[in-house]
Amino acid sequence: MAITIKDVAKKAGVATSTVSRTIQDHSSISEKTKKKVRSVMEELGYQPNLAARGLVSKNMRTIGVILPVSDGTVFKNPFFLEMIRGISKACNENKYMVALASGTTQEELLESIQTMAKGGRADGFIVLYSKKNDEIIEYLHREKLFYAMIGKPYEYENEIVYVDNDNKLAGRDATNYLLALNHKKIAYINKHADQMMSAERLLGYKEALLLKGIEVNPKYILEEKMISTNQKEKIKELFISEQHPTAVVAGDDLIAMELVYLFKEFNLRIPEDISIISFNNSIFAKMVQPSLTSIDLHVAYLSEQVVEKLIDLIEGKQNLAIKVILPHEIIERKSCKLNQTAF
Amino acid sequence: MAITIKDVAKKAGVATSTVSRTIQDHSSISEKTKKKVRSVMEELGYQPNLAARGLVSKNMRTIGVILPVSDGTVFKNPFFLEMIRGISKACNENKYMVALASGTTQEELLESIQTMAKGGRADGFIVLYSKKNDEIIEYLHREKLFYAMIGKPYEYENEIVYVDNDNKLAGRDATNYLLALNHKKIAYINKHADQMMSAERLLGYKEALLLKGIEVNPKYILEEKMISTNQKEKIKELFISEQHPTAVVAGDDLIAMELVYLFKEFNLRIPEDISIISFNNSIFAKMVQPSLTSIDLHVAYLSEQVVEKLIDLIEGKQNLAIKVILPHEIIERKSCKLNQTAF
DNA sequence: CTGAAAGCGCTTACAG
DNA sequence: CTGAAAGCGCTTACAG
Repeated sequence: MAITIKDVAKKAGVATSTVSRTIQDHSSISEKTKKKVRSVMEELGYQPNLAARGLVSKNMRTIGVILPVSDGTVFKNPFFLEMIRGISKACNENKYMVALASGTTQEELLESIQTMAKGGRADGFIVLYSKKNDEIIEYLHREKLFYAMIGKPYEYENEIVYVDNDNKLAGRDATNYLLALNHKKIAYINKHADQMMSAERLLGYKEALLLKGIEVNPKYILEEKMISTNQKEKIKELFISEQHPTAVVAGDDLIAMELVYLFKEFNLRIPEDISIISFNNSIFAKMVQPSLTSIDLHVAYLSEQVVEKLIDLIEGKQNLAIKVILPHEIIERKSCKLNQTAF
Repeated sequence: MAITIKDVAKKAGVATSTVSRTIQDHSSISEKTKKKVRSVMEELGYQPNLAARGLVSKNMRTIGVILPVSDGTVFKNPFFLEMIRGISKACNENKYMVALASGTTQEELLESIQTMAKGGRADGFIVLYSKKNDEIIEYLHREKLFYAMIGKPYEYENEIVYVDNDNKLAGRDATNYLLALNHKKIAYINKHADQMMSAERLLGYKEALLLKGIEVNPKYILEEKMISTNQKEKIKELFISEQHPTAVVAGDDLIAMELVYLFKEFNLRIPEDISIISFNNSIFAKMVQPSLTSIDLHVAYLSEQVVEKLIDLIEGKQNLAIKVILPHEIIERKSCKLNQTAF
C-alpha cells in the first residue's frame, strides 16, 4: 500500500489537516511544523494521491489535448508532434498532466472527450486544429467547458481563448516576398482547404496581389482536400504551359515538398524556373533539396502560450476570451530566386 | 454540479449500490432494474466520476506513455507520432485513457513519471524507446510498476513485457535484399547508435554478409549519434573513392533521405550508382525522390499490441514477461537496382 | 436480487 | 497556529 497523508501525520505527530496544509504551503502553518512534516514526507517518500485530491478539489490538474480526427495524412504531419511536445513541456512546468483525446471518427473523439470532461478527468482542453462546422467545438462550447485553441476559431471567435499566428499576414508576407523577387505570376497551391489556417493564408495571398495592383487569377489557385491524382493533373496543366507561374506559395512544407518533386517531373528547375515559399519550417523544409524558404510559426511558443492561457482560465485568474497572436518569421533557404522572365 | 450516482439512484428509486452495480453490469442485478437505471442515466446524462472510481478501485484506467527525452532530432521523427496515435487508438478501444510523460531532461521525465505513478494517476506505462543504462527503466523496475516497451530492452529482458520487430532479422533482410541485387560492397550508415534497434540491425547486417562469405569491412560501417559535419566528411571520404560501396543500408528513412541529398552533392546517382534501403517506411520514404525501398515495421500493430499486453498485465489477466515479435515487410520503391559494376 | 454502511485519501470550513 | 470532523463520488463486503 502506498504512503498516505495519515502515515505522514502519525509519524510527524500532527493531524492530517496539518499535513495537507503544509503540502499546500499554507501560511497558517508555522515554518517549524512545515519543516518537520516535510522531512517525514521525504523520509517516507510520500506522493499525494491525485485521484483523492481531484475528488475533493474538483481540479485534476490535467489538460486534455484534442487531436484532429486521424483521416490519414493530416495527422502524419510532424507539426502535431511539435505541438504535443511543446504542450507537454509547458504542462510539466506548471505541474499539470496532459491526457490525449483522439479518435478515428468524430463520434469516437467526442465520446473520448465526454468521458474525460464529465468524468472529472480533465480540467480543460486544448484543440489543436480549427475547421468549419466542428462538432467538438460545439460540444465544448455548449457544455461551457474550459478550452483553448491553437488556431483561429470559425465560430464564437469573440468567446474563445486562442493562440495563433496572423495567418493572413503570413500569407501576405509570403506573397510579398515573391513579389519583391520580381515575380508576377504567383500560384497558390494547397490541400486541407477546410482548415482555418489555409483560408487565412489564401486571403493574405490575394490581398498582397491586389495591393500590388495585380489581378488575382483564379486559375492560379489550386486548393483541395488532398493532393489527389486529380490535383496533380491540374498542376501539370498549369505549369506545363509556356505562360506558367514563376512562383508558388505552398500551403505547408509537405505540399511544397510534393511540388518540388512534381516540378522535377515536368523538368522545371527550382529555383531557376520556379520559386517556392511555404509554411511551417518543419524538418521537411530543411531536408528537401533545394531546401525550402519557409515561414516559421514558432510552434513551441504557440504551445506554451495556449497552455498558460488555458491554465489561467481553469484557475480563474483570467476569464476573458483573450487571443494571443504570435509573429512569424521568414527563414530564407534555397527555393526562391529573382525572377528573370522577360515579359 | 455534475450528475452523480446519487441523483440517478434517487430518480430511479433504487440504492446507489444498485446504480454502481448496473454500471458494472453485475450479474446479480435483474435486467429489469438495469434497464430502468440505464434509462435514468441516459436521461440525466450521467457520466461516472473517474477520480472517485479511481480512488476506491485503485485503477484509473490510464496508461502513461513515456516519450524519450527530447534532445532535438530524435523526437522530430514522425515515427513517434505514429506510435502515439496507435496507442491512443488502442487505449480508446479498451476504454483506457492515455497520459503523456515527457521531459527535457532525465530528471524532469523521472519526476513526471513519479507523480503519475505514486499519485495513482497511471496504472501502467509504455516506454517508447530502448536505450542503454536507462534510469527510467531502472525506476519502473525497482518500483515494480506495470510497464511494457516498444523495442527490445537492454536489461531485464526476461522480465519485461515488450513488443518489437525482429530488428536483427530486418537488418539481415535489408542486407540480403541488396546482396540479391548483386551488391558486394554494402555500407551501413546510421545515427542514434545508442538505441537498441540500431544495434540489432547492425548485427543483422553483419550476419548477412558473413553468411554470404563476405568479410565485414569496418570502414563501411559509419555509425554516430548525429549526422554531424564530421560524419558527412567520413561519408564523403568513403563514397568519393573509386572503390566506393555500391549500396547502403540506412538506419532509418530520415538518414536515408539525408544520404540521398548527400550523394547528389557527390554526383552519385540513385539507384544507378548507389542503391539505398532503409527502415520505417515513413512518409519520408514515400516522398523523397527517388522514393525509398524501405522496411515497414507495422508501427500501428506494434502500438496496438503493447497496449493490449500492458492492459493484460494491469488487469492481472497475464503476468508473464511475454514478448511479441511482429514481422516486417520490404516495401520496394525506386532506390535499389541490380549492381552492374564489373567485379 | 437489493440496500445500508464503511471506506478510499484527500481538503476545507469550523472551532479553539 | 493546529485539530476534529464532514464530505467529495464512488465501490464492495455484509446482511437480508
